[in-house]
Amino acid sequence: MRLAELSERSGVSTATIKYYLREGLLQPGRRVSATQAEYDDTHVRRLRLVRALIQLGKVPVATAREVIAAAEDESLDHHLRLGAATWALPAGPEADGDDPEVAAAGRTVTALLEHVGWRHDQELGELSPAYRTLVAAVAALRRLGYPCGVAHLLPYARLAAQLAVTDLDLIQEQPTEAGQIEAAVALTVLYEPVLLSLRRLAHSEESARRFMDTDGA
Amino acid sequence: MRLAELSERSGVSTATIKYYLREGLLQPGRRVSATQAEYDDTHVRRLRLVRALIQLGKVPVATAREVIAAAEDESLDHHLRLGAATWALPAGPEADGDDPEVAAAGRTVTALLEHVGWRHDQELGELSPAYRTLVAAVAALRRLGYPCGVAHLLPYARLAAQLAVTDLDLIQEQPTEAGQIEAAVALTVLYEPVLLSLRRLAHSEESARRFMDTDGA
DNA sequence: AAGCATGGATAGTGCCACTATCCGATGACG
DNA sequence: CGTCATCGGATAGTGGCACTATCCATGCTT
Repeated sequence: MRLAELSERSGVSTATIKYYLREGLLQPGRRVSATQAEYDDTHVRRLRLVRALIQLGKVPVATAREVIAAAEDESLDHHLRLGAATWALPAGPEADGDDPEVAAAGRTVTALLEHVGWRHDQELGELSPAYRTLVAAVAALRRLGYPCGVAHLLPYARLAAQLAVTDLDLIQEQPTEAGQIEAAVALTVLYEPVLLSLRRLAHSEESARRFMDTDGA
Repeated sequence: MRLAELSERSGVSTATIKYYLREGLLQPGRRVSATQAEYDDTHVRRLRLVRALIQLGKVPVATAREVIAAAEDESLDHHLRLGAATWALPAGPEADGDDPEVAAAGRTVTALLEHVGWRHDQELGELSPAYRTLVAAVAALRRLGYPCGVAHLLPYARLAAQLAVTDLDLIQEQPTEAGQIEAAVALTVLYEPVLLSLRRLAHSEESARRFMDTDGA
């Protein structure tokens, strides 16, 4: 198909498709002549993935490019490629190591990870965006005076571990390796709004249960 | 204290503080003369909250203003004010109701909420940003061909319900009503990066467990 | 042969979160 | 009392980002 049809099928404007091609988010079409290219279903699918990452997942374009590049990099091993999405976290604003509150938060997180038996408190884990974001969040909570020790984080960590099991099961249902990589990216990012929305709905439900008349009317 | 000291204590530049004052994110100081104002600890605290919401929570400035206004609105009842933060979700891009995929996702979500016994499938719940974001996310997952039925969402919903209980417990620990409102906002928003980070770390851990040599070395 | 769609390049738009500059008034100090 | 730094308010500007609009030569279609 041509660009116009690709646009129609994916619901993305031709201008935006050209932009994504420029930015390397969408693989180029098969050149059919000097000035024309042919696109297929893989392009439609990629476009849908990219749109989902950017719009729903709020992943910046530059980050999405990196994630996709890592996912396609055949030289990396399976585990690393599955982790590609993990390294593209919104990446909170680099909490400076000088701040004593941040240092304390770091110790808390390390203790937490040790407690649940994860290996990320080692040299590699310290650098992961997820780790640093976690530390920054804990430090912010503490600065506001909310308790946020290992005991408070533990239920969250346990639930996260449960989710990881079901998520990985879902990923491993994919037959091909490429499919697993894409699934890892898509499921990691797209289940985040699901999880956050459900948490907020649950908050509302629980709040209603505690503060309103017990009947729903 | 004066603006300069407020800036120093909070770590926010005077220019940004003025901006927040203009935008109504920070309450004005006590006017001490025609051209000078006095700030106190409540301003420092508010600034920390605002920075946390905006930087860590990625809440847009305009939304943060609405949240804070709702939290301070004495005319609302406790439950609604606790829900203030909930209504300020990133608010994904308005999935159009015409799309059959979205309609199907809506049915799935309604079935899910009914299944777990929440009341949000009623007239009010349909409008909530969390609900609409959830529907959009489910629709996107489906469009990419990933299964996302009630069965898949149920574990997420159950975990969300557990989190809500511990979160509300934490909120109710606050002695004053104003404290509870602020805690609801802060904990709702600031535990989101915690939760997402932990989920990503758990993914990495689980992936390592499945795809790498069993020893951590 | 006519005419329009295609794809590539380039510059522009709108939004957002600040940030830099200017200003008159004021307070602090010798 | 004069001088001068500081304060708070207003306004305009900046940089980044995700597009988007325009132009143009090519070449496919009829």
